[in-house]
Amino acid sequence: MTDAHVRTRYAPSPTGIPHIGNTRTSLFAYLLAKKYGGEFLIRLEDTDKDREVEGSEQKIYQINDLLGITPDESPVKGGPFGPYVQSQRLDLYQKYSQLLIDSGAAYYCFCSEERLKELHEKDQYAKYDRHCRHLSQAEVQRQMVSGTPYVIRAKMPETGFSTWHDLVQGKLSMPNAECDDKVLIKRNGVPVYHFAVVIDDHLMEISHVIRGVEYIVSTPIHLFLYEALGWEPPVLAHVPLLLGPDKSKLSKRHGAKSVLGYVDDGYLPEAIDNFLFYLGFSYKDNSDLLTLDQMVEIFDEKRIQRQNAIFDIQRLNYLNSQWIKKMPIEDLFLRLNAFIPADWNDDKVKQILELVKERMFTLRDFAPAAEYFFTAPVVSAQSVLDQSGHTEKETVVWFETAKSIIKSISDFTATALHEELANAQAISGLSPKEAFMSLRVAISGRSVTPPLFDCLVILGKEETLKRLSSIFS
RNA sequence: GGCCCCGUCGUCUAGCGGUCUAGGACAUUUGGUUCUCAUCCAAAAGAUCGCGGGUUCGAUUCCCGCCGGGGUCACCA
Repeated sequence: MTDAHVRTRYAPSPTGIPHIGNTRTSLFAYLLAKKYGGEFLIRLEDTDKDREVEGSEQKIYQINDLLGITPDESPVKGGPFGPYVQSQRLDLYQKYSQLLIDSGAAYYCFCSEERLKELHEKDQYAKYDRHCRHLSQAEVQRQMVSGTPYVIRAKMPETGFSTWHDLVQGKLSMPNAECDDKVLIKRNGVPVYHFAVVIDDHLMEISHVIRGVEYIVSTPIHLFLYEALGWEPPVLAHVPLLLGPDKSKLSKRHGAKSVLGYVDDGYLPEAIDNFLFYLGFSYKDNSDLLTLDQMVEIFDEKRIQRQNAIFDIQRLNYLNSQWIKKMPIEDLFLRLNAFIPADWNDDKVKQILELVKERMFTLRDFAPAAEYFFTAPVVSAQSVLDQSGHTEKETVVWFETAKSIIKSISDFTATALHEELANAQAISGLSPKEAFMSLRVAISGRSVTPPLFDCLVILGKEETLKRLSSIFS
């Protein structure tokens, strides 16, 4: 590694909503660039038009924006190394593939798809048999003029090893013989991933390539291409995968969602950032709430874990609940918008939020916990009696006492209510639990709510009395 | 199957030859805060450091083998 300017990239293909593992890799790439004061960019790898999924490009940007891992250069933002979309750079790939042909590092292959298919039928692990690698100049010429469709393949070394120092994996080595003479340019003239990345990473002056471990095996071909083109390869960093609880590669089968899905479920982008960060990196006890800037400061590419990490939703829940508790009410209120009915009064929501936020794991937990403040619950007399533990007659007496205190109290605050009602409870013959739980159920219809007196204040004197009166009528 | 990577509590991890009868956090369990739940605080339980060999006076830490898990073998990325 030189101390040249650091530039990293996230190069997704628009074939669906990005997998959360890819998002994590993108976070690491961002962190690395920012740590060294460099640039982070997004490049769209859309060379396979058949697999393209409508709308996924927007989702890619949306996720990164949400998480704050915003690119300095991208297809939408542009930049000095554009275009940032591979399908708009086709002439470039054409030019370099010609260079490779001329120098003998690549060759034309006229093999039919049927022949290739046959090869694979004989052996599912078969590599290309390099049939066209040694075609004579004349034969190539003959095929060309007769218009046989062709692809361009890399002329990989047949012996030796490709060895490199990986930033996270350490020293890595792969036998060249393991590598196929990979197709560089497809029959339709469009480059394949392996070719396009190399060209673009070099042209865009990417200094560090951060990608998933699934690309380790294709690194030799990339290295070969760099060498053939006379280019200095970037520093490579292969980061581990995200696994499901059963240790197989994380997928929808495990209930895993994209970042967008988690945001829909009420997770805060801040918590998702932290969660992703700690999955594969350690700092203190892995439970500090960190901002993106703090992560940039702490991040150290040499300390990225080498083992795959299991996606544990409980950790996300913890981080999310902590962020919710920490966040100022005004901020939290803004995030809550998509999760509550439009007709709920803002000020009331904020008041309730103050009480409920320490009981929330996600933003979705708010509405169910706040709903009875806005809509009077249907409460049966029996459910109240179950809590009071006394006869209906005795319970009615207690309720009348409570109502008259509430009605006459001038200072309608939680502390005053607490004091007055506790005094009354003491001489009521009901235990504190019986007295207050029966009131709780009467006003909320449930046995679990924030502290009773706080709830009464939010409900208001009038509404409280109304609800208490409706029970034994 | 070939090749490559990985292997410390259920999970995220600390550990870089003796400080480890292995530390922290999440989750779990139990207490405490005289209304529930939650928060908060405290405590408990939880890992023969995948297994077997070496090297060493001494291995969680170094080497080898095995086992287990993962990745990859497309005109996908």
